[in-house]
Amino acid sequence: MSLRHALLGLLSERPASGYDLLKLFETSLANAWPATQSQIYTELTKLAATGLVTVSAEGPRGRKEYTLTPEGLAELRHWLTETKPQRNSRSETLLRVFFLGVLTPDQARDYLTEIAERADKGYQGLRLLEESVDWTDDELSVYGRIALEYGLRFHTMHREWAEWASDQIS
Amino acid sequence: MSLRHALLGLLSERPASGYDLLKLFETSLANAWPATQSQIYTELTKLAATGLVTVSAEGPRGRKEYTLTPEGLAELRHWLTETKPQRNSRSETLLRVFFLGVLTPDQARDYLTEIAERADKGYQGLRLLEESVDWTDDELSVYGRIALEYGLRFHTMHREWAEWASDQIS
DNA sequence: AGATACATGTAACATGTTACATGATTTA
DNA sequence: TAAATCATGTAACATGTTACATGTATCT
Repeated sequence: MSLRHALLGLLSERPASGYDLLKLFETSLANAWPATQSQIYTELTKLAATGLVTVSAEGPRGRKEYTLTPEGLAELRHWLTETKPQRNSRSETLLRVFFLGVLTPDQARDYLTEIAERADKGYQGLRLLEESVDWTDDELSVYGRIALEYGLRFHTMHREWAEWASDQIS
Repeated sequence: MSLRHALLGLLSERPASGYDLLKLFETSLANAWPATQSQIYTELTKLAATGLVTVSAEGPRGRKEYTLTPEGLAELRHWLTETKPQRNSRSETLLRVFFLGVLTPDQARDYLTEIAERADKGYQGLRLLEESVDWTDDELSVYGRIALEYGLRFHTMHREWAEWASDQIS
């Protein structure tokens, strides 16, 4: 139930509407746990029904602002400390590598070269994001910065690996 | 539809039963695209119904051996060359990092230390796998070796990042 | 003879994606 | 006033997980 906890986590920072949370998913969480508009609104309704969040205000255009309850915060802490990430991460990019033998060496190299290029673009994108953020010294910045560093290292590793792999194909 | 193509890919190497494929998922594809027994049998039935594979032999205990058809191979090649991996990979491990601010610094450090330890175990596991495989010079070994190298680099990056991150928490 | 491995299939449920449906407010 | 953005909700479908259900062959 990661989506549920992603929402609780975002709401632990400040109250927000479904629409606000959707934007937060698109920006900060997109690379860790993408979610659709449909999923977010549905899950918020369930969270409110179970008392982990409450509708703390209503605004124009039917806007509903959700606030984390003490029970919601407890659940978030419980998830972080008492449970372990279990899902193996899936990578369609890596899956394809297993089967490159059915292509010609040129086609396989093209595939790997494109991975390297996409990794480089991803890296540059995160660099721009890094520059645009005001990295103050608060808690949020510390962990946001750590997550960003993960992305930078991930893309670097990807690029270097794809370049190396491309060279392996003779 | 990655599961479908993962099955076609494995069958491009040699004919296999659902049970054989299940074992192949557990060993070679586990880290790229995990699949359950239930999923595999269901998808094989669908693949046979659409003619991308055929039941080429039946053995003891109701064993059905599936073989890739020319149409299946064409579909596999089409997937590899004409479509792009789209799904963003999800990482519950990374997702949690965003919310470590709700824990005490000690708890956050523990979380990151455990990631480093798990990454190291994963690395060691792949090293053992590497040693146990007979790396001949055929195509399959080349791409299997490239996928394995991905895993080794991935775990190394994970460990180094988690160690670095742990040090960031003062 | 009993345990383990081989072997398949389905049902119920959880999660995730795409498309549809509607409307209010702000900005150019 | 037209376009863009804000704002929510649901239905249909695809994918993935867990549990149940059954039986055969091999190995110790």
